[in-house]
Amino acid sequence: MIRKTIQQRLVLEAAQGMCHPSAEEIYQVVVRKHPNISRGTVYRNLHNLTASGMLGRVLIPNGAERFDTTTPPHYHAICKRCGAVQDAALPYQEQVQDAASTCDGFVLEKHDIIFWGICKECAQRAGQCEAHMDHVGEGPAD
Amino acid sequence: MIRKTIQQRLVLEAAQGMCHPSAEEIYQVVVRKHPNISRGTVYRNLHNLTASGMLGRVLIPNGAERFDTTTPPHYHAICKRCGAVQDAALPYQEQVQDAASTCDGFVLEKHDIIFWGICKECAQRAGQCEAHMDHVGEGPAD
DNA sequence: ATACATGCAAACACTTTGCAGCACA
DNA sequence: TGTGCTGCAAAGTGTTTGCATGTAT
Repeated sequence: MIRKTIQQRLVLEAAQGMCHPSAEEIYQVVVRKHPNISRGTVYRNLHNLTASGMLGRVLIPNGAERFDTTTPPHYHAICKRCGAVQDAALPYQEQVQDAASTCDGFVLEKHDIIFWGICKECAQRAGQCEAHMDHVGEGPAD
Repeated sequence: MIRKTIQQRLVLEAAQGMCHPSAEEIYQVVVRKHPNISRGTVYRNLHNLTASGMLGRVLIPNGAERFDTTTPPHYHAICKRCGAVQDAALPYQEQVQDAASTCDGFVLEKHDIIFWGICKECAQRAGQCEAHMDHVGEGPAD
């Protein structure tokens, strides 16, 4: 049975108080209130909390996993330059799942859509000085 | 300028001769023909080949990057149990991109859809003995 | 000739795990 | 009281990088 601990509560509160945080970002917040906590404990609690449905998660291709409050299924946009994650405006597309429910023996249960683009901040920075842009979080080839 | 080398040719041929291989799988094939090649060289060549458009890639959330022959945009299905990757039957959805072309300042350039499910082999294995299934490639929580 | 590629090993980022002791139910 | 959780450190996986040397152009 899943047992309540101070560490678990702090991890949950931290995750819910942030916007798509990574495990490391959650650790940084929690460690301020509970300096002895270890990264291992943060990872274990994040695993337990997502497995029991108390937290959602966003799987980032080629990047650290991020967490999310539990919400109806929705999509995410990722900035190719800085890695920022944001909820996408597009509502959940039932027909996408229906249209591909099976596929050559594969039984498909759910889907994610990931939009790749440039976030507002990076677009502004690019506008100021096109020459100095460097690709921090390297997205897929265009 | 990108320079032709034996290693590059072997990496490209290996990648094209396999189905969504990972860098490690490509290395294992190439090293048989060219025993001194290093993983670093395989990674560098895969990077160059995708950057120059000679190879495609599939970004796997929570898993190793995989490679693909260059093809028109399409989607992928991933087995939650064994990590197998397969092209999805659903054709590219122009309207998904159109519907979400911008989103709160984000400029969206492309999208991926990832379907999660159980592949044919794992489904059969599960049918034979439900009790012994273990989750090899842990997909997202259901 | 020289810029780019290689092989090697070390470093890197992210995550999991073995273990001994601790604490919640 | 006993199972589950913690802190710690080590290990694991996938990938990148610094450097001296080698090679395609």
